[in-house]
Amino acid sequence: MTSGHPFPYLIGMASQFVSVKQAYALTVGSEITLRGWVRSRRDSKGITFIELNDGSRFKSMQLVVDAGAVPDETLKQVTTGSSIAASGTLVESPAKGQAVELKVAAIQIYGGADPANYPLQKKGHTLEFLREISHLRVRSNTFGAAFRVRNALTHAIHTFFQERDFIYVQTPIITTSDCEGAGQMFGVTTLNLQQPPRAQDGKIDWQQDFFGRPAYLTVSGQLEAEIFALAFSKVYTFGPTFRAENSNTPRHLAEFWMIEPEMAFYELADDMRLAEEFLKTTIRYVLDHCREDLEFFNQFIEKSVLATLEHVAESKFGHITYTDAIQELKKSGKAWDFPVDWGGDLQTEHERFLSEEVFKKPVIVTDYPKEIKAFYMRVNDDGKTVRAMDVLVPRVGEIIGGSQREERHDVLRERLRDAGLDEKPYWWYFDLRRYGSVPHSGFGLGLERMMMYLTGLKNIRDVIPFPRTPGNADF
RNA sequence: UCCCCGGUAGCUCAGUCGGUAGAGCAGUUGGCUGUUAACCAAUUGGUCGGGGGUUCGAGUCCCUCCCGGGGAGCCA
Repeated sequence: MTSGHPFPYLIGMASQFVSVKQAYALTVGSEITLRGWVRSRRDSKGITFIELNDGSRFKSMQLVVDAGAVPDETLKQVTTGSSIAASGTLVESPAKGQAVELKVAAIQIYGGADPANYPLQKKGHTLEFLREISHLRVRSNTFGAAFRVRNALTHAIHTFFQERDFIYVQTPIITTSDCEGAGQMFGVTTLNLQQPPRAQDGKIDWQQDFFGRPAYLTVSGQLEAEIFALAFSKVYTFGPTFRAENSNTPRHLAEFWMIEPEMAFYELADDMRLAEEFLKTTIRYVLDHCREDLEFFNQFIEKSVLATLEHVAESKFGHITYTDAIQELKKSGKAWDFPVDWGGDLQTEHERFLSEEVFKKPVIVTDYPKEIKAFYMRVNDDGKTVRAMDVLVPRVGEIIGGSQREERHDVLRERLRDAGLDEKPYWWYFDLRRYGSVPHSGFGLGLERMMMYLTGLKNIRDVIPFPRTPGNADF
């Protein structure tokens, strides 16, 4: 007989393991035990207030300890940062700030935290300082909220694709194609770097390395995803990606997570439709499931977060071709830091102008000059542009990049040659065009970029648990 | 990698013309029957990022290295 109980799996052990989140949903009078970490403690004569947080939701539970309810010896050890279990009765709170609170009958200390040197104070800290203590920053409001949002977002992403019959494919992390062209790669080797084996010509003898040739960490799973798309029709990757570029910016990481759907039989218009639905659906999910966390970001990090997200979730995305976009930028009469000319790449200032001022909503730019896009993008009939699409959103700029892939064997070969790449390692990529080739499309989305968009946090190092950047791989 | 700004108490910062170091917060102690970043009072706390130089004297000026932030390039 489990119906009606808010947490059926807790029946019979309700006082054993109840999270703060669950406790708020229980009825007044429930006898429960909460476990977590003390955020703060306030004393008055005869009464002590403890904020207990276990990460289950943004809000902590206020514990109220009347004089004598708990031995002084125990209460003394309840300090900011300490871990405790508190048993008591859920009661209505007579004061503002919370509907219910826990009237404490007993406290057990798990682990103390010396207040003299516990780094996390009750007051605000800079994000830069917290970044240096990544092992503790997750106990703060900002990072608690950020990683609950990240969890919800990843769940929403999987759900979005699974509900649409996409197959999740784990593309390899180690690759031997050193020419994916998406950026500098990390080498992977078991050779002795002090004294690598040499061939007769004096160069390093890679035949003696683990894979018999140079190997690297992947910079994209797209090419392998295409293999699966041409068998399962609709697939997506969701995994780590590595770039060895020495870029020190608030928008770049050496290790980040990327989502790359790939769909057979999809043309560019279908790709665009999916990208729009993807963004709206996942944003909606986070809005519905992380309200408390988003409200915190809206209040303390970026005042426009909620309005922007609600707007994006409801609006019909705009659409403009690259060629028309260039016209639009030119006739704006604005003084651009970077010149606007057909054939050049759109800069961040251009992208933001299009989404924030021309369309005032997300806009998809399509059909870029082939010279500024990757070799695998399908060439249009005009011979000058390719079926690429970038989704630009207000405040952030590009959030998704995608394209219809070149499915014609000979055209692809020509493009590869023009790009100055060696055909050989792509033999299997060409085979896909030789045997049962079909039109197909896909796009890529950086998880952390989307996290920045959702939270308003301005440094990408604050939306990944343990950021890896040039010179930094702590924790 | 390049350009700009910064590094002073556990945290956030001030420090004048080069003259020997200061605040708020937290910590500690005491007070207060319901607090919400509690409040009130007292109080501890410093190799001024590292190294070198100029000077009678350097937190302050010069050189250099390290670290952090912002911008650029590259991109997701």
